[in-house]
Amino acid sequence: MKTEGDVYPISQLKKEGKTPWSGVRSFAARNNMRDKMCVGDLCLFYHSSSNANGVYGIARVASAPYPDSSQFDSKSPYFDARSRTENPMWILIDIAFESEYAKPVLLEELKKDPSLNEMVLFKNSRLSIQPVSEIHFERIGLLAAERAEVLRRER
DNA sequence: GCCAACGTTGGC
DNA sequence: GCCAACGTTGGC
Repeated sequence: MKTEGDVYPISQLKKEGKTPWSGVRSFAARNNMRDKMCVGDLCLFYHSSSNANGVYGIARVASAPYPDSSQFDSKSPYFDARSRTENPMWILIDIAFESEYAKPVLLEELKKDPSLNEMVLFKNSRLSIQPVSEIHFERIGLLAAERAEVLRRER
């Protein structure tokens, strides 16, 4: 899952512990949330549009999908006049903080790793909720652990 | 701040 | 159902 690094960084998720992931207004991203994310699933937490884009840690799916109330709030930027309460167009899930990497795995490093070049991140960088294969998930965890180890030795 | 890529909308 | 126009995202 992606978030703008200066709008909702992982530090904020850590502070809040859990948050409703509201405001997703892309059909493909919504479908991924609705159909692919199950309670307990782990998610890579990616900062985009910042000066250090990359994976910052791990979040956990903390609820089943339910309607995103902001679609009915005419004062919200996420308001959608097409949506009906009896048939909501947009849903969300709750996201819980799981862990923060000691050092983020930056986009440039993800791009350098040949074993990751099939990631949706590179094929469809705009998709805000995208599937990650178990192999890629494990690989990024390993890169994060390596970076943490380097950091530890430096101290 | 620019621009490429891409999702969405709306006219036909 | 197609496709041009448009808006938004995201990397640089």
